[in-house]
Amino acid sequence: MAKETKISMAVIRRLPKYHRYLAELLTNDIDRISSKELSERIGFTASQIRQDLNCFGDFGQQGYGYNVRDLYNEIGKILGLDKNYKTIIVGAGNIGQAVANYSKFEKLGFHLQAIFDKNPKLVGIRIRDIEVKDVDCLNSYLAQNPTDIGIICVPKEHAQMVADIMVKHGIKGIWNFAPTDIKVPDDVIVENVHLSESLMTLSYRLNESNLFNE
Amino acid sequence: MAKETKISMAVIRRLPKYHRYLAELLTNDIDRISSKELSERIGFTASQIRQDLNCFGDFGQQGYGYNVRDLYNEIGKILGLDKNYKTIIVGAGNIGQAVANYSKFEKLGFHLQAIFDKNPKLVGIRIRDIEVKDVDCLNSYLAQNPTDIGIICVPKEHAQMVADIMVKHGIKGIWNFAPTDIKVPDDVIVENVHLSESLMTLSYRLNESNLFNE
DNA sequence: ATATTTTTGTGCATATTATAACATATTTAT
DNA sequence: ATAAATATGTTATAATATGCACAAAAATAT
Repeated sequence: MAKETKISMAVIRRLPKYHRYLAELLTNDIDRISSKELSERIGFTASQIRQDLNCFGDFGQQGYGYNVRDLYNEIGKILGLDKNYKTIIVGAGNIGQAVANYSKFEKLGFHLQAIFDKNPKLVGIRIRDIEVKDVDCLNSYLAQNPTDIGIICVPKEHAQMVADIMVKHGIKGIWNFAPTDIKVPDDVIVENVHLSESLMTLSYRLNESNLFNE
Repeated sequence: MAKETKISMAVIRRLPKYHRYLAELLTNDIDRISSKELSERIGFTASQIRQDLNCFGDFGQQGYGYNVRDLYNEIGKILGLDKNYKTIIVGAGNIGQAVANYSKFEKLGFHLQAIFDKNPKLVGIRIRDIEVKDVDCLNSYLAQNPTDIGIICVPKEHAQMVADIMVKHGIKGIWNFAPTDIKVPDDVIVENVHLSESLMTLSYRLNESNLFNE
């Protein structure tokens, strides 16, 4: 039976990976899988897989394993992929445009409604049939158009200001690409994508072996 | 004194954040900081900060704290930011272009040498003064131009093939934006940026509160 | 000069996370 | 039908990671 305890972030961050591997199994017409076999593909221990899944329900069957389609659907539901989110992007520079054009986006239920920028050269251009609006219109836009998700792709200097406007208008989830930590109330979720941190980690690991042994 | 034990990934992933906050202190002309004060800014406990830093050396002084510039430089060195890496990007689509134009890139020592794509519409265009080459030239390019880092920005179907070519030519670090796990030998470091996983995590957390309590 | 305050580095306790072990249920083979 | 094999859910154990507490050192105040 599903546990009622708080799920740890470690577990949550593994869920998308389960979802991805299950999708792959589906495309290969594999309709059942054991934790052991999934373990060999995904690289987690079978025990961890079973324990992770058991946080949410008894999806498997002893002696059989897991039904791939059912489990895929269940995890999709757990991840909220059956929901739809009205989404905006603020910042139409390189990253903003890449995110806007990111096709997987809509499949996950994130529906891009508007894009904002303050650069006059970008205001007016169309990205995926959406005309970039001046960021001065952000406040009035949000006042008139209830929005679920805000994506921040502006330079770090403006990130907090943009976040404040989003929060003011009831946005409950922020996907933050600005290389800074933004402050929001407890009921607002911020998911950061800090590219430079990722790159620094790569840099560290490249040098790791020779750090002490020379 | 610095410990010789293996540093955990948890610690490593916090280092860039220390680096970022110290940079901010520097721009504000703050030249010393205690673990307690840094703790209040960065949101980790003071104890954790001291313990993290002590993995690498005794950078602080009792009764004084840490010298901001020294610590910033030390962490930079630990992260390998004083090194230079010859870098290529394979895949000049939205993400590839965004990464290529990502300015912080060069500052961290990653020098973009070449960009490849297989789309004839992209081959030949210039991104940051670098002409996009046909991906068919990747093999011969790498044979002639020793390269440290490969950035994979191709669709998932081609990611493993690109990675194999990179590995064959001695690339030791891969920054992977393709939404798949690539297999490489043990001595090659892969750092993944899985945007859809990040987005799914955001989606989960948005729904988390109502999962069980309704 | 001395006392007080600050603050580190580190040992220890606690909490969290991951793995192993196993009883139980189901499937498959004979 | 019965036995053997498979594979879950769950409990027990091990491994990691975090936080607390304090002696020792340096800075600051008196």
